[in-house]
Amino acid sequence: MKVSREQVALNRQRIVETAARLFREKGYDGIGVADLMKSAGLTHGGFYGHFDSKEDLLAEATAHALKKSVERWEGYAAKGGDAALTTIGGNYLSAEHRDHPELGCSVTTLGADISRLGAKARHALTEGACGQMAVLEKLMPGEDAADKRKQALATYAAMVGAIMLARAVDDEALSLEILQAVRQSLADPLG
Amino acid sequence: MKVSREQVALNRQRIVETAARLFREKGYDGIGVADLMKSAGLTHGGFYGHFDSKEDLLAEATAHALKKSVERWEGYAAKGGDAALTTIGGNYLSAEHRDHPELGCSVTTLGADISRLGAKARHALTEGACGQMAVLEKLMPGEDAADKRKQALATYAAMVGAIMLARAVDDEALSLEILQAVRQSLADPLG
DNA sequence: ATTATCTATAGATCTATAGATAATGC
DNA sequence: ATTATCTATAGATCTATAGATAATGC
Repeated sequence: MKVSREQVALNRQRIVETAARLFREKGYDGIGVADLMKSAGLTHGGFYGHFDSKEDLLAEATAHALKKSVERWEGYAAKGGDAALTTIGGNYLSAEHRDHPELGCSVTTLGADISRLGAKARHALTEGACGQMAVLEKLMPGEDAADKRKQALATYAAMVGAIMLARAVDDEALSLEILQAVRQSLADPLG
Repeated sequence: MKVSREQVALNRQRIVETAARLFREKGYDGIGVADLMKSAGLTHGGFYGHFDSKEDLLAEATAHALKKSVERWEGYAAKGGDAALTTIGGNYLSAEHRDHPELGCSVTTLGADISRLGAKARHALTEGACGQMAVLEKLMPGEDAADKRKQALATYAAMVGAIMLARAVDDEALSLEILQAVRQSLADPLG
């Protein structure tokens, strides 16, 4: 049952990607190691050859998902200025993002779980959030660096909160209204 | 082992209050019915005389916690205008609130869990969030009602996101910076 | 007599580990 | 020979229920 080194690396990567999807979809406690491994096409017992614990996998999966997200944001940021900010905000604050937590920002889906978990997962989230905030910071209008920084943090918080709220409320109209309100505050920071 | 009707009502209330605290502290999956009942001074089996399921208790606990929060906000709102907004924002966006999730806003602690759960819990959260947003709406500066509404939703999203982020990141300076950035954007909406 | 709570347990999970198996890679 | 994955299981949970117990309230 041994497989090639290449296959081992592929299997490990597949576990991380499967976990990144399933943890975001179901929450950290919503998916077990056995089901997760099954989704990755492997058996339960094989897991502990790759990772020390379920929590370690969460940290890697979170790092992986957020790294991809930051790369995407950096791609949009290449446009520069208002267009980039509108693109990032439009994608993030969309019904599409709201309806696909399994592919979306890990901070919104796993932030509360991770704040109760260990150092590794919290560090992965912190690195990812810092990456996203750094992209926003460069795109903020204005001259003063401290102002841009503050605006970036406040904007990021609003984006994260909006997606979480939009997913939690049971009123579709309100959900869309929240997304739109933050999208608009982003395009038009002067209220 | 039967108790008086009065005591039954007290026991039920005690379960709800204990649950409101423990669910916020540990997350929905982080505390079991048996431990929860133990915390409330009762035994496991007695639970199902009071509630149909753990999820029903979550809905009641969330409704209870958010109702209290809305009442507190309405108290601050009696001051009116900027002072009220500053008080609400100052309390919400504090290290104290960040460090005491068990007493804090249920949306930040349970929003992600509840978005994956049933109709009752989502409705309780929605009612609570609407109550908080309604308070903010009245306090927003400006004349245009639609603008005030949008500002209230965007502000609320930023507050919720800020607390979740402030709890999740592993960097105390960054955590405080996020809280301060949103507090400032609240006091000074023109950036 | 009714019933709120108790003890005890069913049945289904969960994470993690032990030891067997079989294919890679020296 | 080494080792990645497999099957099987330990031991600890979890939600929910069944039936016993004992105090209330008719």
